[in-house]
Amino acid sequence: MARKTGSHSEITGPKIKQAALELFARHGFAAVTMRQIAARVGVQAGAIYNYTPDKQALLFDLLHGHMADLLTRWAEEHVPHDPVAALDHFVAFHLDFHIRRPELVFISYMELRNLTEENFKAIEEKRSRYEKIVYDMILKGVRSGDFQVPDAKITSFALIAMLTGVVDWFREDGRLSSDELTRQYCALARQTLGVNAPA
Amino acid sequence: MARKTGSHSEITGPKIKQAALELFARHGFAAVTMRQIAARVGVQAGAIYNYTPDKQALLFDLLHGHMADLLTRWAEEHVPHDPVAALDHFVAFHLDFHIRRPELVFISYMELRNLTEENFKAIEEKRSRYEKIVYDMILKGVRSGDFQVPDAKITSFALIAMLTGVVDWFREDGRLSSDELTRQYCALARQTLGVNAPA
DNA sequence: GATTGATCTGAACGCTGGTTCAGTTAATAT
DNA sequence: ATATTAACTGAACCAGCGTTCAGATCAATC
Repeated sequence: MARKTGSHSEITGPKIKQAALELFARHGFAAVTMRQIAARVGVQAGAIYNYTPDKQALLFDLLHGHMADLLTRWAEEHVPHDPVAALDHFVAFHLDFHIRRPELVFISYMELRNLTEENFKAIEEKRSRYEKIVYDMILKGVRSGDFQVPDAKITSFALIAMLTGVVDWFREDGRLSSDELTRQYCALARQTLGVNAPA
Repeated sequence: MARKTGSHSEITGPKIKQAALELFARHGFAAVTMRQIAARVGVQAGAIYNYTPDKQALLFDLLHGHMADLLTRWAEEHVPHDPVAALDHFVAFHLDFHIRRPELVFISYMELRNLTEENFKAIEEKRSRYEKIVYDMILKGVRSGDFQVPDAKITSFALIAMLTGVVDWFREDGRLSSDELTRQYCALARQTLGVNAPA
């Protein structure tokens, strides 16, 4: 038996990516086999190689697409000039973006070490760009006197860790709506950055 | 050739654990082979099975020992009654403990999914105990009016994520001493928990 | 209705994985 | 000296890995 009916190339490609994403997130890149991915798509392992040169590329495409997506979307945002409003805007954006893609966030952190050195650098470069955005935002608020932090660099790491850590526990159907979540974290982020802190 | 000279059982055991820890942290549990671990110890793969029933147990012992150590050490701490002082104490403890064990912290987060269900539950139980400690600490400060947070549960997660995230970038030989790090994060944690925040 | 080309199967390739185990070695006990 | 035993080797087992590829199948084209 070969393929059942119809031309599937425009279906199978995305299905493979999706299956790889889910399996990588659940079991880890190294623990997932091409046959598992194929089985989930309903295809033989060999067929995957019509869509990707190898397993490594499958991982890289997911991570690279994720980071590219993140940067593109942020670039499309209209960020307020006021530092505090900009912070709120960033918190809302970051939470919304990450909450919608828990698996991608997960493997973007976990599977970096399974990348080729070359591929790793490409991801790292994009990650640094994003971190710099946060750092600059904080620096601006510090200079304007709106924020009060012990150290802008450390605070940028702390803020990102705090926000991204949400995907570890947040569930869309939990006790908290994503709107409430955003509100809570905006307040928390303001406190962390020392908005309205005593001079 | 068999073993070279002397009795090595009390040396080889710990060496295997250490080698496994380093390799798991660097390459991930699934990507590390028993032969790699053995090579690092200077022994053949088969010899490892004198010290562990299988690869899974090697991982579990590392994670379980880590969590047990964490809880034991905290139990030995003398925590001040004042909520703000207790927070400082906790921040210092948590940072110190985690900074000294970056590999264990790393694999404790990354390799949970490579545990048997049974083994996973054992770790999860200990993790919850630790999270509850933090939650209770925050709750106490909120009730006394020393802390001001949007939500105690969320804040406990945020605080832990913020602190534990430090191991991702902190290096003993970096621009920051661990003392300074602690000071900075005590200040940051106070802000996050709304110490001295306007009512 | 024959041809073509994209899509997929099924089987194979060479290799490596965790694990086992009979046998070897050297320290210890007799 | 001899026997015993803990510690380890070296080779093997077999299941499973990523990857390849000749051939089968079907949609689209002429």
